[in-house]
Amino acid sequence: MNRNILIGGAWPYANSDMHLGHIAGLISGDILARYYRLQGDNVMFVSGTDCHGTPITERAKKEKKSPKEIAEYYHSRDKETLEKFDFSYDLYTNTDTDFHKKAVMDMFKKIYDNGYIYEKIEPQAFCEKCNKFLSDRELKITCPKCGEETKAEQCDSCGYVPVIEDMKDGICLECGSKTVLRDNKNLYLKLSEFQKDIENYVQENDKLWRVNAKNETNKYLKQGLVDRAVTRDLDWGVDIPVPNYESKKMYVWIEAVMGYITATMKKCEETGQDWEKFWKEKYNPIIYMVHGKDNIVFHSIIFNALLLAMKEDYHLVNTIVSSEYLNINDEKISKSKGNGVPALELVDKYGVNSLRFHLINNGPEKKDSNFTEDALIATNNGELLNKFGNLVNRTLKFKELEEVPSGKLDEEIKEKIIHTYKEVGNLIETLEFKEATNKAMELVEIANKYYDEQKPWVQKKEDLEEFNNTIYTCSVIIANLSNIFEPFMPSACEQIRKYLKIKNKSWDLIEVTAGTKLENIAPLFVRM
RNA sequence: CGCGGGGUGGAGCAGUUGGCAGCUCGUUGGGCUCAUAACCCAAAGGUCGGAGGUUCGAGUCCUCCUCCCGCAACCA
Repeated sequence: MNRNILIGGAWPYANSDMHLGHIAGLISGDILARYYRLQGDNVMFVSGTDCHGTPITERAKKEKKSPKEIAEYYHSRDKETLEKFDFSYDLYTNTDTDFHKKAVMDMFKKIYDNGYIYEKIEPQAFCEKCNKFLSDRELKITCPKCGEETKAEQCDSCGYVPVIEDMKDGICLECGSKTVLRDNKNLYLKLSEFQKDIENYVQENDKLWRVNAKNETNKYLKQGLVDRAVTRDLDWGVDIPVPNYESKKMYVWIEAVMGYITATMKKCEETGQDWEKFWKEKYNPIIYMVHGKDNIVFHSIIFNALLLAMKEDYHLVNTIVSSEYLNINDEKISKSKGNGVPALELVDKYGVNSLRFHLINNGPEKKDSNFTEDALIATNNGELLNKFGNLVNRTLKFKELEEVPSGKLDEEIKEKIIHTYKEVGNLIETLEFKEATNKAMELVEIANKYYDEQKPWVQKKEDLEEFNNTIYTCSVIIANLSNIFEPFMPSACEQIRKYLKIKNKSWDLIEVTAGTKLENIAPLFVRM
């Protein structure tokens, strides 16, 4: 097929290393990208590092570095991590590039010119000693409801969300001095204008969305969309292309989600493609957004509102692929507990194929899931090595076998292979990745069973033709496994292609050339 | 009445629109020897947390009860 498919993986935030939870959620995007490429579709799979925002400036201050240094360090770490996990991004960029900043400013300007961004002056907490306006997370207040001290975002003890009057007698978290209320101006995005449009959009598109995406989005729609401030009093970020806003920067979430578009533009500029193919209604693209559950409203509501606000025939996001959370040893991933081990270290230790397969097969697809080393080892040794790796090994390294024999492909097996393509494909398209890996593994089991029933070790002595048919049929199964598992374990599949000297991958039945020399066959998986 | 997620054979999980309760591992018995002691076959094992309701029929829908987990910050 020849569809234009845009897949956006959430942008990792540049203030810490990526951990397994990030990978477990984002890997859905890579499965889709690889699958649609095998289908022959025109895929654009983009992401990048989100470099701006307060957490990064805070971290920079603590480490006595510039925000840019922090952002660059984590960008290179994240990039390396994603590469080691075999993520096949067409472009992995970051939000601190001139290209991104300029393109985003243009888009912001368009929305402003279209009248969807307006100025609002209202009192905000100001620290006279630091000489700056404080965001809710930089301010400490006494909760008017329960009397406890808390950050101004939300009361730690009673959950009350403070309003502006409650900020009157706040304390600056940075210097500890009392704050005052002072008038501040900010630009707001008229989200409320898009209530109806977004409601209609959700109704038309949410068939395949995970339950969490539907619920979370509907919760906000039910409350009624509220206009959002899109400027911040920071000196690290993207400039505001509106006069008298020189001292402020763009709210990071607005600018970061636009990154999906700017990254597409950038990649297409490099390759001479038309970026609008992936984003404009008239080209009828299919757009996927892949991220964790805390990111849902930014993609289902805010991003779509921005697309609408540009009034330039943008196609809205078709499918929100939102994962739940991954726990490690029954505990939430957290730095203080020390289980947020960088994914980079784990992939070096366990290998990319087993980790990928295990995360897909046991990941937080529909509800929080739990990662343990024991379970990973069980997957590696039981599923992958004993069944899959052993099938390859027992076939291609059959005693004294030197080349793929000339034989006939078993008709029943042929049907089963074709059937597996169809079923696994359907499951991937309906975002049932866990089930898709199970279905794919069924073909491995069918192969092992066929092998045992044929008894090639007996056939070799009694009926050489039958023996050849058996080994040939198994070789064909293995060749097709290298296509079917490509979205899940691309490296292992590449290795199979090397063994059988297969040049092209596709989502179709392939055969093997008889006479192909079988050399340097090594086990696909190592026992843990 | 704070919000949310869960309780399914020994363990870990699937069960999408209600229609004989499945998968992986483990256990028991058998087969095979090509292969990384891997593979194949068979068996045992569940009143699906509890009670009530809707229905010809409920793990699956409704009500109530009970137990477990998360909800300051780092953090998807």
